[in-house]
Amino acid sequence: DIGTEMIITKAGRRMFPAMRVKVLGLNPHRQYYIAMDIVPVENKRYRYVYHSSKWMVAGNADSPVPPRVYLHPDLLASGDTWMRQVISFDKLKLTNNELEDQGHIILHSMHKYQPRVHVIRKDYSSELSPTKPIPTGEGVVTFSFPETVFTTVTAYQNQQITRLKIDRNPFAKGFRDSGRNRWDPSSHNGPLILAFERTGLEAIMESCAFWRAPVRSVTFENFTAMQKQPGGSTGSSPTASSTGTPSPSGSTHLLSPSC
Amino acid sequence: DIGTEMIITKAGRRMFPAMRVKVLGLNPHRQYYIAMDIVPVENKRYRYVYHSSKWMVAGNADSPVPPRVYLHPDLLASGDTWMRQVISFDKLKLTNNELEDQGHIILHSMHKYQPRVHVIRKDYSSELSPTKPIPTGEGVVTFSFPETVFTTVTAYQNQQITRLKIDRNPFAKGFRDSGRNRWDPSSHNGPLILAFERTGLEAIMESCAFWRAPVRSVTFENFTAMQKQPGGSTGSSPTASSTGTPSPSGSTHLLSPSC
DNA sequence: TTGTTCTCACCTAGGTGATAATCT
DNA sequence: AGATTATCACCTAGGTGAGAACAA
Repeated sequence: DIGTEMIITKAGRRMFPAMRVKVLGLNPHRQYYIAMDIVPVENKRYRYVYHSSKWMVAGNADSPVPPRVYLHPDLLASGDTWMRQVISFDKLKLTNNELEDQGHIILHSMHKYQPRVHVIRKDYSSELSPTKPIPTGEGVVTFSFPETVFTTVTAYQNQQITRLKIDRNPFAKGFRDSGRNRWDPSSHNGPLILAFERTGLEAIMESCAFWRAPVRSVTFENFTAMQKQPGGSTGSSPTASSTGTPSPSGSTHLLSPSC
Repeated sequence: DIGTEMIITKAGRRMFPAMRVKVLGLNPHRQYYIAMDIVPVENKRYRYVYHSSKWMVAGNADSPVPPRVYLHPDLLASGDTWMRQVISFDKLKLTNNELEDQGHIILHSMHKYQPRVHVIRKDYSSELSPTKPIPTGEGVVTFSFPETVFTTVTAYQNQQITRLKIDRNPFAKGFRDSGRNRWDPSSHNGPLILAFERTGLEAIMESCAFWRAPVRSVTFENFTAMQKQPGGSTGSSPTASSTGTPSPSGSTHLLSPSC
């Protein structure tokens, strides 16, 4: 599976499901920012072929838009504060309007994107701003979960995606078939797990332990695969990159191929 | 007039009208917090005498509750950022529940209170917390506008207050007499003016100039007096206190008796 | 009697996909 | 033909005072 679809509009549209993460390994007494950005994957434009239910390449990507960073609204908080909570990015909005000025993330429609979460220790946040790139350095760690890749659309292409969104998003309740298609919110997936400051295999192992047992991994892949194996929790291989270890722009250094 | 009434509930109730301020005289490049607290005025408990439409003393104040501080949700921002905007405290909630743990401000019913706004330069914010008192020092200035004193109630006592709240608060539109009692929101009052870091008569003069001409002063006094002189803008005498100049607790040093 | 709490209808504010109109 | 936009009914979420019920 190659991920779900996200609607983008002129005014800005939330992602559903939203990215939700839990962070491990922070220093409880230090201050951190947590930010999210969304980078292109594969330099292509796509179209959806209805009769084969597949996305096909339809040329090269449009010229890139000014990249934006979404700072988590809790802004600066202690490691202790961050680690106690599930950190949700549900207020983040996507737009296709390149002149948007409310800080929404600007994307091209019919392209594939990868959300990334950045944990930024305060002393490295010289000039954190929604329009500036994420700083690089020892105090910054970037996480990418490959299963959270999605395709941008202005109208859903795959009807299974539409049905899943309607069944799970509370704001779309008005479109549910009454009676059936009921979605039990108690079976919601848990947050993704990020491990900061123990950026070796050890940290990833701990992440895996966490998300295998009490916390199920929420991923967009699960989201789309859910109907095939309801209640099932598929594996997830987070990709972490300390920008202290240089890696090609847009890609990330793989620490652990699988758990 | 002795101010308006504010409802307090167990779950927490917003103030209406909310405190709205504009700050002058900050260093554009330094970082500041802006906070609000609410202190008792006169150490009495009151009851409302309906036939004379007056508040009468009904004994001494109840034992004080743990004081709380409301940090403006924008938290830390540059002087430049703060000065560009009208700073609204409309999310602040009042409660009479002493066990409340959502950070609402705890008050006694049937008492009189004075809201205060604090501008706190970052280097003096050693441990800013909703449950700790405002720090004191050179980098902290406190503003009190006497006309924003109010009385706490669990149900409105004065029917004129009730009518004004219904006419002006958008959330109470359902109780308006259709047709009449219409309130033109374009005639809303402007924010109160605070002047930081030029804490002499000069600063207050500038404040006055500001609020006399383009910006009308929003005060609770105006709010209650509005029906008598609709569109009128009465004077306002802000009281500023730099905690570097010690003054009796609960009261503030008067810089300018009138403009 | 007086003050408080609870529930309610009625709002504001804003997040959904469907649909029709429009654009390219 | 395919993609985008604007508008809409239908939701969630939560802020109002009224009024009944309750408490001291």
